[in-house]
Amino acid sequence: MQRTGIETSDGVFTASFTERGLARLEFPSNGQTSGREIQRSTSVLPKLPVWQQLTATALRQILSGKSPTKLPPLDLSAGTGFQRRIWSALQRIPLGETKSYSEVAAAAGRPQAVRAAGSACGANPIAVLVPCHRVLSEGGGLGGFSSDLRWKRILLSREGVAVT
DNA sequence: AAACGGCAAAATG
DNA sequence: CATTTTGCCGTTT
Repeated sequence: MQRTGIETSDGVFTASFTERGLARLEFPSNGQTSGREIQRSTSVLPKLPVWQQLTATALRQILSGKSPTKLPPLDLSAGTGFQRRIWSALQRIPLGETKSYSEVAAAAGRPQAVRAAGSACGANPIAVLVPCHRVLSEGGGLGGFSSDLRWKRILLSREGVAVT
């Protein structure tokens, strides 16, 4: 697992890669805009440079309200069966649109598991690229967020989504 | 086995 | 209406 920092206009995101692809993408932790790259372990991930670049580009595109043209391979093998169902359902939500937790649950084939769907979203390891922020509460009101709710707002507003 | 969520619909006042 | 209760379900302890 290799971790690297990814600089954006909103701070430095932290990405973790496995041999399968991008496994984790975290929001800038301390509002620390000082961007020093973190290098760890000298293991060989030949595609790392490519993936890193793809991630960076995709990330910046979304942050600027554009649909990403290309995504790096995502490694979601860490999640449970259910979680992965949810996460893949999330990826099918186009930029600028939103779904309710119930809809996501249904899309994942567990119409009943509304609440569990919420937890699964919170467990999503790849922020932004896996749009957990496009899931709102039933009424269209902003729901919760395990990371800063602020990010949820920011991302949505960048995508031109209004919340009540 | 029990508690805990990024929820939602029904019941209550 | 604004609140509280009551189901539901996959994780986590």
